[in-house]
Formats: sequence, structure tokens, C-alpha cells
Amino acid sequence: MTTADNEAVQSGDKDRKFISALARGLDVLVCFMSSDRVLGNQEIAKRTGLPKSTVSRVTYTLTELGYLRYFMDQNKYCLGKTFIGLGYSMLAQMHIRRIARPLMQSLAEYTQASVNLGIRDRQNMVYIDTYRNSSTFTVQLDVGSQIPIATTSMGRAYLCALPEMERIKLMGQIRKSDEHSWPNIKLGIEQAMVDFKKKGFCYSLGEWREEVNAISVPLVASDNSEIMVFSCSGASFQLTSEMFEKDIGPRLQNLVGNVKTALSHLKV
Amino acid sequence: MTTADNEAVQSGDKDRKFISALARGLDVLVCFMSSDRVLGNQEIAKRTGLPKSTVSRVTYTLTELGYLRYFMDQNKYCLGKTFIGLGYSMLAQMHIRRIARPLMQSLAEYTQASVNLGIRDRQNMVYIDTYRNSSTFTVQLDVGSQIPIATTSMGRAYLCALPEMERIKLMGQIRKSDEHSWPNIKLGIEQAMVDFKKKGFCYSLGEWREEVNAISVPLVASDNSEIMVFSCSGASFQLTSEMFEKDIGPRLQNLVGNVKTALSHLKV
DNA sequence: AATATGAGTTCCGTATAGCGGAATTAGAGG
DNA sequence: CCTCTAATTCCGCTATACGGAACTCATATT
Repeated sequence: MTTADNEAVQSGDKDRKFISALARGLDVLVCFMSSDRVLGNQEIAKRTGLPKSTVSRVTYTLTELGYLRYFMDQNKYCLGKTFIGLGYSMLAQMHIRRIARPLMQSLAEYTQASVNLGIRDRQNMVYIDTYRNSSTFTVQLDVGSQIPIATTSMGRAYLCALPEMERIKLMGQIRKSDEHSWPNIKLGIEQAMVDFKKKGFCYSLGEWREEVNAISVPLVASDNSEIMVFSCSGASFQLTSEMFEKDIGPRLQNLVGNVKTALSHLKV
Repeated sequence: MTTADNEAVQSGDKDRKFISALARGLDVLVCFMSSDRVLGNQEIAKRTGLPKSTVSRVTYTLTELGYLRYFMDQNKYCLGKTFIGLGYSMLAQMHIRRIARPLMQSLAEYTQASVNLGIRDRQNMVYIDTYRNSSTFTVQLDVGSQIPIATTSMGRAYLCALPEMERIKLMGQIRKSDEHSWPNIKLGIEQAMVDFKKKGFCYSLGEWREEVNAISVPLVASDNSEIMVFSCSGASFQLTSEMFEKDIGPRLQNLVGNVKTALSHLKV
């Protein structure tokens, strides 16, 4: 996650092509993505592992350029507006959203739960769309929300769809990030892979958040270039594993099938 | 806009605090924000004014870190998924959207046109929300869309609400970016300022896009920290200047007033 | 007041990271 | 096979970014 992880740097002699000052600066920017929106230099230094003076210079530069915004009363920073434009200009080009929208909505309506579409970025799954009936309880995750890979159904479905080599690599990274709880995490993933092989979908039953159950089905683009995941999630008292198994799972698979064929027609 | 513009750099001796490698890298990233989504090194070099070899190293670094994505068939790059998360995590914290939403929707319903909320980033206005009745014609601008400041009603309303010093500075920048059409652009802005002073709103009647008319009202946050702009836009044959003047303008002003009081109650 | 604490900024000598012009490679076309 | 165009790599140079230490500037604490 940090610059130090970069393979080229690890492997002995330095990579003449790699601009580490840029990497450090971006490391700082990424800090602001996680739940906290307002950070001071100290906090940033702790998260990135960069020395105080470096962080100070980076935040100075980013503020000067308008990528960070400075609150002088509490001298802390938050992200500048630029990233709104960047983020949305990306989503606009994702045709899949338009195609999937009506299907997701009607499934949300039917299940009275959330139906979500996510992709992977780094160590997280990111919602790029989510629909729910207005009466839905539980956590309200919005588009752009990030959830972990290892303990959520969405992340697990992603892992199941990933080519073996990459899956092993990613699981290694997950392991490193929390060596302690790895045994449990590993069990959860293995169970997911069994489920997926047998049924075509996988779960997270209270393993991410105590009170949340979810089921997911991955969608691998026809050219294998991208993996997206559809999930259905809700309060555990509302969505039982039997409902998933017999009703929602097949419907979700059906949804994915329909989206996939619609996509392939589009791309011709 | 480019690094060279940075004031500190201009003023003789260099700013020891400023990290230019970072600035250059971000200059490259920002290239991808404008309409084109896929760029090669050559194109990037042209836009940023950076030498080929530098661009090559920057794109290499950004790709390595996952901020850019590489298409090897056409060796070009596009933005990575990271920015989806960044963008959305920003919008989530904008309370104004929740407050304004119902009012914007009902005005969109009433006018059968688009009702939009925008803020400024750099040389553009950026939509952070937009509502329209499904039957609306004309350009479909989505959240995250960028429009120019000088020729749109939204940009002009922003200029009108800006403190004089800053307005002069910004207008200077606009002038520099297109010296040739400046005389006309200036006229448009001056007209807008007259309108705004007299009526409280201003227009763009076919001046941005031939077939689009729009009207805007700015909202200055009670602590003067931020300017937002509400606009109503649609096909010119559908929204006439009389309708703006007598009906839509006052309604839009009314909307802004309501949002402002709701905001101030919230912040206590 | 005096002292401590904690965060942020600035200084400054140094090593080196990043620079960019030139050479090289890779591809696409004719 | 040659010509163009674009991207990459090389490599010597020096400006650049680094980071430990010193310095501010608040805000508590006694």
C-alpha cells in the first residue's frame, strides 16, 4: 500500500523510471479516502510512515495546487473539489451501470434489501452503484463506499472469479495486513470458494458486520479484462441463508446472466 | 494551470517547500479529466508541455501505482479506479445536496427542464447534482460534468457572487486562455453582472451552446467560505427569456433562499 | 508565571533522484 | 526495405527533494 511495497524498489537496485516523490505525494492523497475526511500533518505522517517534514512539504504543495483544502482554524486538510470531477468522469463511462440499473432496482424492490454493484480498487471493493427500497434498515452504504475484500461477500466473490495466480498474490497481501486474524479469514474465503464452485454464489453471514448478511455473484467481462460483482445485502434478521440459497441466489445469478448478454450485444 | 503558473516559482528564487515532481505528476493526471479519456504519452506531453522522457517516467510511475490503467494494444492510458472512490467520498459530505434535492426535483418537474447545482473547480464549473424530468431534451449533463465559467449562466452567476478582487483575478485568467474571443466574452459577463445586480439572477442564452438557454442564481454560504450555484437549463425553444424573467427566475431565487435558511438551521 | 506538551514549520548540508537531450527500439505504412 | 512516428532507455549533471534537528506557536498543567 505504501511506496515501500513497490516491487521494483524492493529488488535491490533502484528503478530509474520510478518517481518516488510523486508516489509519496499520492500516498498522502489516498489517506483522505478512508473514512476520515479531515486530517492534520501528524495524522498523515502516522498513516503513511513519512517523516514530519516531508509530509509538511507535500501538504504544502498539494494545497498550493488546489488538490487539498486547508482549514486554518484547526490546521488540517481535506480533499479539494478536483476529485469530484475526476471521480464522476470515470463513472460516466461505465456502460454497465445503465444496463444493470433497472434489473438491480427491481431486485431491490423484490427483496426489500440493498442490491449493489462493486469493483475492486487496491485492497477494497468499491460500490459503483447501489439500490435499495426506501424502507431498508441497516447500514446505508453509498456509491463510492469502500468495503474490505476478505470478509464481505462481494470481496469473496471477487476472489473466486480471480485467476489463481492473482488470487494467491492478493490473499498474500491480505494475510500480511492482518497476520493475527488470518486463520479465520482464510477459513471464510475457503468456504466461499467451495460455495461458489458448487452453487455459483457466495456469502458473508455476519462476518463483516455482525448484523449484516450478504450474497454475491461475480461478473467476468467477456474479454476477461475486468471483474465486477453484484451483491444483495441486508439485516440478518431479514435475509436468512435459506432465502439466499433458494430464492435470492438464483435471482442474482439470473441478473448477472442478463447483464452479461446485454453487455456483449452492446460491444459488438 | 500548469506548474509554471505557480506564483512562488515565478518570484525569483525557488520555493524550497514546493515539490515540483509531485506537481508535474498531478498535471499529468488532470489531463485525463477533460473530455478525452484515453491518452498516449505524446498527447500528454503536448498538453502539459513536459518533455517526452519526463512524461514517460510519470506515466510509468502512475501505472505502477495503479492510478493509471494501461491499454497495451494502443499503448495509451486512462484513469484508474481509485478516483471513483476519491470523488464519491467527497460528495457524501456535501449536506447541501440532501437539503436541495427535493426542491430541485420539484422545480425540474414544474419547468420540465434541468435543474442543476454546481461549484467551481479551477477554470470550470462542476455539476454536483442535477435533476430533470425524464422527458427532457437537449444535452444530458451528468453529475461531475464540467462546463466553462465565462459563457455559461452558472459560471457567470459564480463570477457575480465572487468578491471583486478574486473576480478580477479569475477574469484575467480567462482572458489569457483565449485572448481572441475575449471582447465578446467580456460583454457577456458584464451583461450578466448588470442583470444580477438588477434582478438577482443571470443568463446564458445560446452563448455556450447554440440551442441551450439557462438561468442561474448563486448561493453564498453564510460564512462566505463557499459559493454554490443553482441553474435551470433547457432547449432554447422550450425555455424563453420571458419565462426566465417572470416565472423561473423568481422561483429559482426562492429555491436558493429556502436552501440557505435550511442550511443555516442545520449548522447551528 | 513558569513549564511541559504536542503539532507544525523551517533550516540546511547532503546524496541522489529526477531531469532532459540524444540515441535506441518498436511498430505501422507504403 | 526504407520512412515516419511514438515510446522507451541511456547517461552525465545538477537542481531537488530529503530528513534530522532546531525552532515556533499554541494549549494545557502546576
